[in-house]
Amino acid sequence: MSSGDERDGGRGEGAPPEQLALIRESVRKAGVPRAKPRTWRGAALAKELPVARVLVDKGVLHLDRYFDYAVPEELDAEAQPGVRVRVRFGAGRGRVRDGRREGGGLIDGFLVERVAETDYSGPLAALAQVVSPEPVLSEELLGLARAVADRYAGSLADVLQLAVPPRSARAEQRPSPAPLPPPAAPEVGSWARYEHGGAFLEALAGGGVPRAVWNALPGSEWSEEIARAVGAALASGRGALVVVPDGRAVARVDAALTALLGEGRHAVLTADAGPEKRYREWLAVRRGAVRAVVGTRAAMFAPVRDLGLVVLWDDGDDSHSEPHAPQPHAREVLLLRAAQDKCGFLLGSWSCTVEAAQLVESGWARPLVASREQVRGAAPLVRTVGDGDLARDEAARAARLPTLAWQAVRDGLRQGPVLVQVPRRGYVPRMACANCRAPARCRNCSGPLEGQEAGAGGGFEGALRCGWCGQEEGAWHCAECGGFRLRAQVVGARRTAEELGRAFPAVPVRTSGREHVLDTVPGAPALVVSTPGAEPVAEGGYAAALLLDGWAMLGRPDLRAGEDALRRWIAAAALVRPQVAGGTVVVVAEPTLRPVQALVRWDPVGHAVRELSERAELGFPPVSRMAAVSGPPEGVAAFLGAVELPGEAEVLGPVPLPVTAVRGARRVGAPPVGERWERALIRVPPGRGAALAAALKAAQAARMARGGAGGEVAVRVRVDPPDIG
DNA sequence: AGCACGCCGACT
DNA sequence: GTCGGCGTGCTC
Repeated sequence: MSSGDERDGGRGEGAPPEQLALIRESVRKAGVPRAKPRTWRGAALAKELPVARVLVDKGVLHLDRYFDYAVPEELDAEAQPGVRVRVRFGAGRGRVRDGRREGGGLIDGFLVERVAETDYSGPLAALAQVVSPEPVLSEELLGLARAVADRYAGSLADVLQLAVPPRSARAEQRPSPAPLPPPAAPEVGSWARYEHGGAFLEALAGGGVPRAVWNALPGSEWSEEIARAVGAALASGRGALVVVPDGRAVARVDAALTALLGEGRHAVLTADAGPEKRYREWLAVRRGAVRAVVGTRAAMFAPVRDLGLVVLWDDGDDSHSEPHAPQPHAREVLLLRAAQDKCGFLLGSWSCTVEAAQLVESGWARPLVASREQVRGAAPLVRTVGDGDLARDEAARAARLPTLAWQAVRDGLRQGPVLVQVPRRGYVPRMACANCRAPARCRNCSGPLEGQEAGAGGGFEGALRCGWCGQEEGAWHCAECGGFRLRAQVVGARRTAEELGRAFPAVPVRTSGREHVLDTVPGAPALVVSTPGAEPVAEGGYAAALLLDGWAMLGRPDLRAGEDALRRWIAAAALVRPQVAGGTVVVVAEPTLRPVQALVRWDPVGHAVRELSERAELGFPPVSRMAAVSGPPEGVAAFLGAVELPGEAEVLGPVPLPVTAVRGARRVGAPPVGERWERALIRVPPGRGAALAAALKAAQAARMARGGAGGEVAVRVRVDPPDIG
């Protein structure tokens, strides 16, 4: 028998395939019972539920559905839902040899379901192998992965690659420890500092599902507070999951959990643990041996049993954004999880993102905040130095450091360590007149002129280029004072830090940055120079902090520039002693700017609420939902022509993407160097995000299926693009 | 993606 | 007759 005959007899008689598909469809609709599986001759099948629905592990969108395979009798026992399998999957009809079908290669997949019948009209291939009997893909995890794939217009297989760690046979063989009985509900502890803090814990311990956006008071108790929330969820007999931005934060929560609950109640899931250890911990969670998890973003999918609480710390940190397709954000994944598992939700930060504010504004989550008196008692004094002050400040011109900042550092060093926050290297330096500090602007479009990375000596190298229109500037001179010397603000800040070190020779200088991140520093006087996000915790808190990266942070043409600046400032300032204990923060930035004012008043929530209402007015995310389509101009145009968008959708652009030829600033999804790409944004009103994602996915699938053959030029689709100018 | 099927022109 | 180039469509 020829396989061609079996597949679809009659193809040769001239009916076009789409017509055949229609006939098949109508036959199925007419109620013809699903077929008993037909297989290639020779295979003895499982007696019960002989069909396995398999998700093949290929991220391609047009394969984003289940394929039916026959379950051979000898695999019957092991071929349970959730196990990893290998199947033959390949093109064409394959060949039949020895009664077995050969053809495509063996590929990995997950067995999703066992059913009695198939609705596939052809003969089924048999499962080639059950990789291991460990059911790694539970119904809950599958549901979550599906929801994430739908939310982000991505494929299920891509999401599962993020959600299920690679197998390690050795890890599987080891038995997981026996689960401990639920602990007693923890004391309220420092949650008492927050209005409704006690009630939140009580609700969790009592089996409730409270949802809160928590604005944490400055200081280092946040990890302990998270541990108490986890303890409360465990006390109710449920599990808990904590996702934090980086390994340092994991270590803190890990320590707090151990201190509160002892050993053995929680697992730590981080990428840098090594594959075997990571899988072992993951398995302990899946098997229910451990009921609580703390980890970095990959842990957002951790298969915690009977989830009672999900916690996310500092959702504004961009490491919560997964770089792999379909690039889901931990906050959104945990929101989907909370909805799906009907569990408690805690989103905590020293600052507040617009998205967090929206959760409160919409009524989905309650605010968990401290009173103004509590805030005043915990926050340091914040003072500003703006351009006007600098211009008036003779000493600042000479010493390149405002008098106020100088005094704060000097006074602080008498009491303890002083933190100096400088911009990260690799930021595109903003250029300003070295003489009068006026920003250097493009003569074509008034955009900001940017330089290449400055050399170690602090000098400025390479061509100037406009950050907006990309035009090069060869012969700049200052429109304000006629000066022709430029300085990069980044360089200015670094040099200032160096000069501070020389000015206080008796004091040790310690640095913390990308290469070398310090975890803590002692409480003795020291200058601690750090880039944003790498600030060590000081024992007893810093006496003072100097925030020198105002221009670099606020100058970026990004929707989030203000929120981001405030978040980084607050994260540094939260490590400083309270004002009542002499803690002082000096920020070198214009005091009239909104994020600067929010820092002075220590009101990140108010800032986020105002940003949110502005975004709503302008139709920006997260109020509207957006997706970006980028690629070569022909590809973007073809995609926009083919996609069937929901009626309310609005297409912005396409516009040329800036040719980001800046070294070190490479981003996922950026065009290859030298290629001219365009990007269109698609916007839909609130509530239409799912429809938009579905439309994008369908269009992308159709194009991928045609592949290179149809001459389709590939485009990238990204839901929630992070960098909307 | 990969790969087999099949239609059509060229060669034994 | 039959070999193989490439255009098309499918993968249980």
